[in-house]
Amino acid sequence: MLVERQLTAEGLDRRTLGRPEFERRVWAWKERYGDTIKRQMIRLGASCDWSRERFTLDPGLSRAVREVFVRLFEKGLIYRGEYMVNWCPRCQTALSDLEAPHDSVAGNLWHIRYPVTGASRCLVVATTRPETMLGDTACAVNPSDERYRDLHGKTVQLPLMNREIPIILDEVADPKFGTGVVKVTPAHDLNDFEAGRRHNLPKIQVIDDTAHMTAAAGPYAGLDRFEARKRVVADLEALGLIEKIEPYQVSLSKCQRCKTPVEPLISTQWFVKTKQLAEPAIRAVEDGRIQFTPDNSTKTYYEWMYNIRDWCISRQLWWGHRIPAWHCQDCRQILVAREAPASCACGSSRLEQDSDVLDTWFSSGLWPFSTLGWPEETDDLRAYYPTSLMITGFDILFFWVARMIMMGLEATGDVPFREVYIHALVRDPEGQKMSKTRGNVVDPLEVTEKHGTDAVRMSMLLGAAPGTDIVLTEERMLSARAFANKIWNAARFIFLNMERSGVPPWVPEEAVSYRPEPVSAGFEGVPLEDRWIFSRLNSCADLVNRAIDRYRFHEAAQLLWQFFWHEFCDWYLEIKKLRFSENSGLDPHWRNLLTVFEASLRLLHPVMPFLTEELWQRLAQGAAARPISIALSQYPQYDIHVTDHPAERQMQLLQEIVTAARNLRADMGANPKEQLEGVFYSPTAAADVARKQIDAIQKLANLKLEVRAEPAPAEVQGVKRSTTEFDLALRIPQAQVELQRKRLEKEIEQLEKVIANSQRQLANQEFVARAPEHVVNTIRQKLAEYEAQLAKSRSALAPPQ
RNA sequence: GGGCUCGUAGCUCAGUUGGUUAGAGCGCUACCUUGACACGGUAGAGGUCGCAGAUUCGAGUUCUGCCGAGCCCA
Repeated sequence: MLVERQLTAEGLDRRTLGRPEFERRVWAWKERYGDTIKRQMIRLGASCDWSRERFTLDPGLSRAVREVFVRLFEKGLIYRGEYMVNWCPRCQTALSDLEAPHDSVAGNLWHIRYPVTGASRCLVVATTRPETMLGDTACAVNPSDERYRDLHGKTVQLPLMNREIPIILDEVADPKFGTGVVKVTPAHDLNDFEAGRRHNLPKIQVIDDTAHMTAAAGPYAGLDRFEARKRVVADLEALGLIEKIEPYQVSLSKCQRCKTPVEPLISTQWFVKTKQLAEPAIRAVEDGRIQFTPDNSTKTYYEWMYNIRDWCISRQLWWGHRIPAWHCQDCRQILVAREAPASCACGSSRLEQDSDVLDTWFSSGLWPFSTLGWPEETDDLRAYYPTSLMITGFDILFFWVARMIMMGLEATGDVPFREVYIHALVRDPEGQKMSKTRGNVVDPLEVTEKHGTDAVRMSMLLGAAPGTDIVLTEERMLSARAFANKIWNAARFIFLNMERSGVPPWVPEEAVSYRPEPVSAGFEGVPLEDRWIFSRLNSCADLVNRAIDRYRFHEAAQLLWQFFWHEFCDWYLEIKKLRFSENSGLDPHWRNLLTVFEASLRLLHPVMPFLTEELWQRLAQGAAARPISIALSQYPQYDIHVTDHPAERQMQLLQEIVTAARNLRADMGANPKEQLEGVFYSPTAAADVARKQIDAIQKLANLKLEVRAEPAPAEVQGVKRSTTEFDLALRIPQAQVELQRKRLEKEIEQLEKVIANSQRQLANQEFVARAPEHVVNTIRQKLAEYEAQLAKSRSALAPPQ
C-alpha cells in the first residue's frame, strides 16, 4: 500500500506501470525498509537466532504455499465460487471479513413506500442504503408476521425503475425491526444475497467495482454511489414516496488499509472451506494439546472457531503469492498444480496463470513449518516441530494463531505449537490503543534513546500482568530509569571500594556451589548479612524463575526490584560498609559480596540486558574461562541448601530493631545526624542478635546502644518502642517526650481494634468448630501478641506510679 | 443483539486455590546536600476494595442482579 501511495505521489499507478515493474518496486521498497521492525527488536535487546530470519516470499516458503494450496484443492477444501465479498473500490480487491472491520457511524434510516400492485396501499420498507433499491428484486416479510398475511403472493412496483418484484416470505425480515418489511438486493448485501439464493431471485448489479452506478441503474448510471443516494432520495421525495427519514447508527464496514467504505459485491473468488479444518483445531485446544495464556483467550478462540465462515483467500493485488491455478484459454478448464503445467487436457497450451494472489495470512498460517523446510522431512522439522511457544497479540488471534493451528494440523498432522502466550498491548499514556491515524504511536527507538532500553523494558514488564494492557507513561519509564541508576550506582560503590580495599581483579568461582565464607573459623563466623543475602538471593531466584515460567512477568520484575533495591542496597550494602577496610585484599567479605552481586546481575539480565552486560564485563574481567557474554552464563536457580531460615529470622529482628529506633527518632523529630543513646531490653534470643549485630544496629539507626538481656523495667528513661520480642528505650530531652503521646494513642487505638476483631472471631463457636485448626491457632497466637503489645504501649503511655 | 474484560490509595495497577492489621510504583507531607546514588535516604499521611443481595463460621477473592468503562464478533 505504501508503494502504491508512492506511485500516486509520482503521478503513476500500478496499471500504467505494469505487473513486473510494480513487483520490482515493491521488492526494492522491502529491501530498503523491510527490516525496520528487526532493527527495533535488536535495539530493544531481543536475542533471536537472526540466522533463521525468513520472509514469506522466500523460495522455500513459497514452495510450501503452493504445496498446501494444491493439497487443499485436491481434498476439495479450496473452491472457486461466486459469493458476496467485501470489495474495496479503492484497492480494487476483495477483502476477508477480518480485513473489513465495521464501525458504528451516524446515518439515516429511510422509510420508502413501495406501491402494492393492483392495490391502493403501499408497503413501507426501511433501508440505510436507498441507492441499492435500484437493484431490488424482492421485498420480504416474515412468514409469522400477521400484519402482512394478506399480501402473501402479491407483488409491488419498484419505484424509479418501474419493475414488478415479488413479496417473499423469509426470515431475513425481522418483525420487530422498522416496519417489518425489508427490501431485498441480492447483488449488494450479504443477507439479501442469501435470501436471494433461497428464493431464486435474480441478482441485479447496480454498483460496479469502482463504486459507480452501472447501466442497470438506468438514469443513475455513471454516478458515484453516494451521489446516486442523494439523487434517489430526492427523486423519491418528489414522488412522495419517502414516508420518513430517521437518524440511525449504521454499522459501516471499511477497508482496514485505506478506510474506504467497503462495497459488498458478488464476484468469483477462491475460498477455503473452514468447517472441516476448524474441527481438529478446536479439539487440539479442548484436549489441552495447545494451551492459551491468559486462559480467557481460549473462550474467544472457541467463539470464533465454532462460528467460523469460509475464508476468502484471493486478492486482486499484484504483490504476494500468485494462486497456483492456470486457466486454459481454449476450454476454460482450470488447472491447479505445484508447477506451471505445459498443456491442458484438451491439448491446448494456451494457459494463463490466475492473476489473483493469496491473502498474506494464507502463507503466514504456514509459518511454523514452512520456515523449517516443510514439505521436506528436514532435520529442523524433526527437531523443532511442534514448536514450544507462540507469542503474539490478541488482535491477531483469528488472523494468524487460529489459522496456524488449522493449517498446521492439516499439513503436518500435529499442532504447530504447545502454548500460546497472548502478550499485552502497549497503550499510550491515556490508555488509548496506538494507531498511526491517531498519531499517538510511541517509537521504540525514540523512548529507548531518551530513557535507555533497560528502563523501557523494565517499565513495560512492571505493567505486564497477564490479561491487561501496558500503559507506557513517562513517569513509569522515569521510575524504571531510577532503578537502572540505582544498579549503576551500587556497582560504582562496589568498584570504588574494591580499589580502596586493594581487591585484585576478581575471578568468579563456581557460583552454583559457592557458600558464604566465614571471616573466622566455623559456621558462626559467617557474617549474618552474608548468610541472609545468600538466602534471599536464592529465594528471589526461585520466585523469579517460577514467575517467568507462568508468564507472570510483572511479578518477576517486581521481585527483582524488591530484592536488588530494598534488600541488597538498603540493607546488605549498608551493613557491608562497616566491613570494608583499607588493604584488606580479597577477604571473605569481598568474596561473598562479589559473588552475590555477580549472581544478582545474572538474575537481572533478562530484564535489563545492556546495563547488566556492561557491569558484568567489568566485574568479571579477571576470569580467564568464562562465557563471552552474561547472556550465555547460567541463570540463577533455586538451591534448597542455600536457604537459611535462622539467618532470615535474625536479620528480621535486626531490621525490626533498626526500624523501631528510626520510628522513635522520627516521632521525636530528632535530627538524623544526631547520635542518640539508648538501652535495648530483651529476655529472648533477640538480645543475642542485638549483641552480635550491635555495630550494624548502631550504624543504621545512628545510636549508641546498651544491650541488656532482661525484660524492661516498668519505667524507663526517655521514650520507648516495644514489640513482643523486645523494648527499645532512647534517651532524649524531656521536652520531647510529650511528642510520643500522640503516636502511642494511635497505636493503642489500632491494637484495640484488631484485638476486638480477633476476640469476636474466637468467641464465635461456629468459627472455632468449623475453621481449620491452623487458622484458629494463628488467630489465638496473634491475639496473645496484640495483647502483650497493648499492655506495653499502655504502660509507656501512662507509666505506673 | 451475542461474547469477553475491567471498576481496589490522588494516578497506574498487584492481590495465585475464600482465612493474620488489603500491597507496590509514581505523586504528596516532614526531616536529611552523610564520600555509591537528591534518578538518593529515613519516617509518614492516604482505601467502608463500584452498588445491592446471596452462599459461608469467614468474601477484595465465589454466585446473581444493577450501575459505569472498554474490547471483540454479528
